[in-house]
Amino acid sequence: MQMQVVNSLKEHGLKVTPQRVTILSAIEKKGHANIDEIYKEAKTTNPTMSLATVYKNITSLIETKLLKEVAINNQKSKYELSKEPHSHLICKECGSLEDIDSNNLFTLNNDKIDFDIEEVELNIYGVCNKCKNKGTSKN
Amino acid sequence: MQMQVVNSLKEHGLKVTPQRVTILSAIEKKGHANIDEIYKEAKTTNPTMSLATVYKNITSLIETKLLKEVAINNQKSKYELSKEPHSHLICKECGSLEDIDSNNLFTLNNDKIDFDIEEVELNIYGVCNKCKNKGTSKN
DNA sequence: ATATAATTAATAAAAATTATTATTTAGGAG
DNA sequence: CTCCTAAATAATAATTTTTATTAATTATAT
Repeated sequence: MQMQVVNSLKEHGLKVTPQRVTILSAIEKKGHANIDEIYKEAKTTNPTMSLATVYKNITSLIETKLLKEVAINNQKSKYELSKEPHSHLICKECGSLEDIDSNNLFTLNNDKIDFDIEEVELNIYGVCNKCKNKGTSKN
Repeated sequence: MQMQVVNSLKEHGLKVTPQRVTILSAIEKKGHANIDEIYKEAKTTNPTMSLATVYKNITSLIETKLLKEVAINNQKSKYELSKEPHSHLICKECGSLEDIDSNNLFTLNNDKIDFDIEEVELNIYGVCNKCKNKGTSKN
């Protein structure tokens, strides 16, 4: 069993169930995934897994900050394991989402904002290099 | 009739129907709104408006770039009129969304990214000052 | 090992979105 | 201005997505 994942659940005060381990492992494996992708992936490990269980657990895993939602224009939300702050490259063609280090990417000047900042999210939409190179002579 | 909105529809090659004018005016009035808010607001002007019409039009208004979707964690997407690039302050307490000028807010160094950037979206999540001051002695 | 509260699978219910269709309408042609 | 046609609309059905319910199971503390 994924010791990482098991410990993470314990640390966050959640019971360690096979379903949760499976869900987290599925997300870890895929990097980012929406509900359907998580459900599909999880079923390969645990075929009796219920979709409702995925929904309920995503909710509690987010509440306990173990997971983070990434809401995306024109797509269903994806979910990722909580990790160091980072930004996202989102391809409008294939829908893929890629992490990108926020360091050296942007700097924020939040001095003058009258707002308690908890999280800063930078999402870059465009065309990934895979899609960009589709239809090229080299393909 | 909202001349602004009418012209905007024409410029984007869309037929000028009362429903579209109503929808755009509703969004303009509210600044940002999700489907239900748009539907509700639009019905005050046009009580026979169908929810399906709102959905269809939001889709075509986005396709023609007249509207922009703002996908938000833990909420339904909101929609805004296309305007100068800007960022968003999103309150986790009350769900409110506020525009904030991107100038002087952040600078992007996108030199090294192998990705065709079409849009950069900066969303700041936290607690708005209205919610922050709730329960204070001054209230 | 046992008790208990939490979790799960299965399913129903509710909510959100999209598709269908008959009717109406916007906008161009004459 | 009237007519024509493709597009848009209202109403509704169908589908999809999400949440709630419940009886059975299970993780964990004792």
